[in-house]
Amino acid sequence: MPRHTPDDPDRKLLAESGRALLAWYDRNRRELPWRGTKDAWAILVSEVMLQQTTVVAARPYWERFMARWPTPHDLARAERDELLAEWAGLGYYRRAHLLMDTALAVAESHDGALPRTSEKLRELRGVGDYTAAAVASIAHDEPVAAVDGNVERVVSRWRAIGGDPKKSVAKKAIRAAADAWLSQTRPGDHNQAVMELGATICKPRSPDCPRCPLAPSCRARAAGEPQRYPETPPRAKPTPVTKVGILARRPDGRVLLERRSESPNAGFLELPQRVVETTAMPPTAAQISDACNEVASAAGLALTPGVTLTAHKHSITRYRITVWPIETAASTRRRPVAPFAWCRIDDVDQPLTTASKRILTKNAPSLFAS
DNA sequence: AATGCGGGGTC
DNA sequence: GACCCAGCATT
Repeated sequence: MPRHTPDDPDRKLLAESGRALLAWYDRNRRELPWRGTKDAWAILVSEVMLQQTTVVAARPYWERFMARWPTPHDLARAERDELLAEWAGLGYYRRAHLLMDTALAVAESHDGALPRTSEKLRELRGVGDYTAAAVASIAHDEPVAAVDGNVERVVSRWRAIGGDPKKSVAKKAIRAAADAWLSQTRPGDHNQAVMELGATICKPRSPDCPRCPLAPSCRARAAGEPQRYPETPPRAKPTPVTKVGILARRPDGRVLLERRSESPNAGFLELPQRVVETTAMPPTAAQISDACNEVASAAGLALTPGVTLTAHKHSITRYRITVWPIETAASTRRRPVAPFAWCRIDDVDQPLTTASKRILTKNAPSLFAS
């Protein structure tokens, strides 16, 4: 028993809104390098990069990446460290590892090509529902809705869908609405259009409704408060974390770095640092001394803490991290034990975390002289 | 300076 | 479903 007939008002509304959306997209879409291709690998790489950064930041990384590794096979043949070094500065480095895993899996798979369906793409490491749908719809016109944060916002407003989109009830309702709405003729463009609308017009705090192609049929707008959707529960306050960072330099311009073997920042070089349980800002001399001794013993060096430098703050998801860099004198005769090493930081092949790079740039600019 | 956001993995 | 990942744009 078909519930929809050709002149069902619902169906008509969806079709009209879809046309308005695509017409808007055709006039207003940003020209981006990965929008000129139907190559699934190029699109996958762009999607993975865009998961964690803005278009502006990701763009040069994507250009370099594609020039260097134009197919999954090219990446599969590369050293993991080369990828990490190329990814340095983009953040959320775990995704680089997952992309490497995917390249290796694809290179070893039957035909050595990326799967063509969203269902199969979904099985790759680092590829979830959103990314699988985005790649399949954009590269192969598979009619599957790609629902990211932008789409959640646009759809929940347009249809006035209440509830927390992170929870399954609202999530399902939003997905159902997005699926029903999806253009069957241009699914890839439709998906990109909704995301583009969310990024440029239907923004989280200040939606620009007068310029929105969906305004005539938008229920949240009709209700007068588009910002009320989607419903977002208050977040927990970030946990403060205090660290002591050991800044030890040699006269030859090398600096003591520690290579992380575990998450977070697995495979990356960092200033040796240790968490301190403290309320003192800066930490007390005893706490600094403890952290220093810990690093000294792990590295097999003698370290003597000196001046406490200006704190560096950065935050991630639910931690607010304060690092106190300590100018430290080191015994330079002995070779440090792995994973510690005296490193040149103007050596571009070394993957250095953004936080450590900033601390070093601020406190030891001469190390970047080259 | 404080706030808000983001997709995927894992258990 | 809760928590982790190890930043950045917006306000």
